[in-house]
Amino acid sequence: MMSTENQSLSRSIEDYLKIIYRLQAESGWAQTSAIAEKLSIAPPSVSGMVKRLAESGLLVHAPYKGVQLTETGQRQALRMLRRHRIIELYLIAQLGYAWHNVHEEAERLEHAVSDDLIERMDRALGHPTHDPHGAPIPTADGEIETTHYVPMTDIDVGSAGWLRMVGDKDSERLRFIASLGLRPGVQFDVIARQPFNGPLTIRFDGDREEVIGHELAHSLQCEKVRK
Amino acid sequence: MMSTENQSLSRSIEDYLKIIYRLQAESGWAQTSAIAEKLSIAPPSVSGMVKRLAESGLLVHAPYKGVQLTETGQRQALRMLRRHRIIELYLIAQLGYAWHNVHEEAERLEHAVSDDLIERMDRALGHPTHDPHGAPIPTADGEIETTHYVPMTDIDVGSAGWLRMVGDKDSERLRFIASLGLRPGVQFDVIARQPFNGPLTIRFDGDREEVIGHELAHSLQCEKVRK
DNA sequence: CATCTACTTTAGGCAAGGTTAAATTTCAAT
DNA sequence: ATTGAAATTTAACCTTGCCTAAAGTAGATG
Repeated sequence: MMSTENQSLSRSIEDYLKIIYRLQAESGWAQTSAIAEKLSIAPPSVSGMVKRLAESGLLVHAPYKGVQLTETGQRQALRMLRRHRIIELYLIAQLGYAWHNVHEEAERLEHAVSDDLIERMDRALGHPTHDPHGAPIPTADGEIETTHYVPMTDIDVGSAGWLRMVGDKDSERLRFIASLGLRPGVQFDVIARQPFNGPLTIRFDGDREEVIGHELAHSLQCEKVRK
Repeated sequence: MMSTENQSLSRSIEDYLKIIYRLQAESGWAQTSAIAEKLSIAPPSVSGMVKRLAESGLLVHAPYKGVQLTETGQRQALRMLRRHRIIELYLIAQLGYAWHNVHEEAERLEHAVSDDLIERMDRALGHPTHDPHGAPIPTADGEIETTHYVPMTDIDVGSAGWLRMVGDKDSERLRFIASLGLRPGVQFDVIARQPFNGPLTIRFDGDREEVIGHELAHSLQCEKVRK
C-alpha cells in the first residue's frame, strides 16, 4: 500500500473505482471479467490495472476471486458518484437537458470538475438528496443513503407502490419511461398482471392506466406502500 | 495529411492547438521552444508532437523555423477558445465564481464538455460576444472579432481610453486589477506619467484616481478614445 | 569564410493503459 | 480422483506523450 492519498486520480482509475463500487454493492466482490465487461475492455487489461490499484492501496485483490475497495477506494468511488449525480441534476435543472441525455455528458464532466464547482452546483440546486433518476446523492463526507427497493414486478396485484429509481444508462429506455408519464416519486396501483412473465397494468396520476412489459417493469425499482 | 477530420482530439492536442494559435497570432509562426515553454514541457516533446500533428493535417511544419496551423487546425483552435471563454463567463455569471478563479477550472472543463453543452451555456448567457476578461468569443462557425488594442502605456497624458482586455492567466494580477476597481469597458483619462517607465496615474468612474505601475499598465489592453 | 551559440531535431527510454495469445488456476461434473 | 470448461493471469507488444542526452542546423559575428 503506497498510500496514494490525496493524489489526483486518472480518468481511467476513476472509472474503475466507480464500476467496482457498483459490482461490489451487488455481490460483495467485483470480478475481473465483470469489470472488463462494464468498461468494454479486455480482461487482461483489468488484471494489469487491478495490480496497480492494489499497489496504491485503493483496493485489495484476492487472486482468481475478485477485488474489494479499501476505505480509501470507496471514498473515491462515492466522490465520483456524487459528482455524477449532481452534474446530471444540474444539466436538467439549469440547462434544459432531457432526462435521457444527461448520462453521457456527466460521464465526461465528472472527471473534469473541481470539488469547488460541485459544491457550487449543489448549492445552486438547493442541496438535493436524489438525482433525476431517483438515485441517492452521496454527501460531501461520503455518506450515502442505503436503499432497499424492489422491482415493480414484486408488487402484488391490488397493492400500491412508489416508483423510486430508474437506471440512468439506457437512453432509449429512459425516453420510453418518460413517454409513459412515469418518473421517480410517482405512486401507482397494480391493477393486473399476466402469468408467464407477462405484462403488468398499473394506474397512476389519478386515472392514467398503462401496460408495462415484464422486462421493463423488472428494471423499475419501487417501494411498497403499506396500508 | 491523413485528414483526421471529425476525429475527436486528445486533451494534449487541444492544448497544443490553442497555444500554437496564440503564438501564431503574435508573430506569424509558432516556434518549438515557444510552444514548449508555454506548455511547460521539454522542446523535444514538442518536436515529436509536431510531427504527429503535421501528419494528421492540423498544421504545417517548416523545419527549424516553426509551425503554422492549417485551416482545420485553426478551426479546432478557435473551437477551444470559444469553449474556454464561454465556460469562464458561465462560471462567473451563473455559479458565482470570482474573476481570478475561472481560468484554471475552464482549462479542465473545455476538454470535457460537448458542443451541445457549450451552445446551451451560450444561450443561457444571451449569446455574449466577449468573455469576462474582455476577450472576444469566437462564433460557433469559427469567426472571431479582430482586435487591435494598445497597451495602456501607449495612451498619452491628457488623452482618454477604454480598458478593453486583460489577460486571464495570472490570478494574482487579476485580483489586484479588480481591487483597483478596473474592469473591461471602463473609460479612463491619463492624468500623469513618470519618466523612465515610471507609474501612470489615471482617473475613472468619475472621480476615482489610481496609480498604476508600468509593467501592469503595459499588460492592460486599451482602445484610444478619439476626441 | 570560419566559428560560436542558440535552437531544433533525432535517438533511445519510460509509464500508462490498452491489445492478443498462451499459460495457469478454479471448480463443477463425471 | 480426474478432467474439462471458464475465468484469470502472465507474457509480449502497441500507442501516446512525456523525458534526457547527443547530434545537427542556422544565423550572427569576428
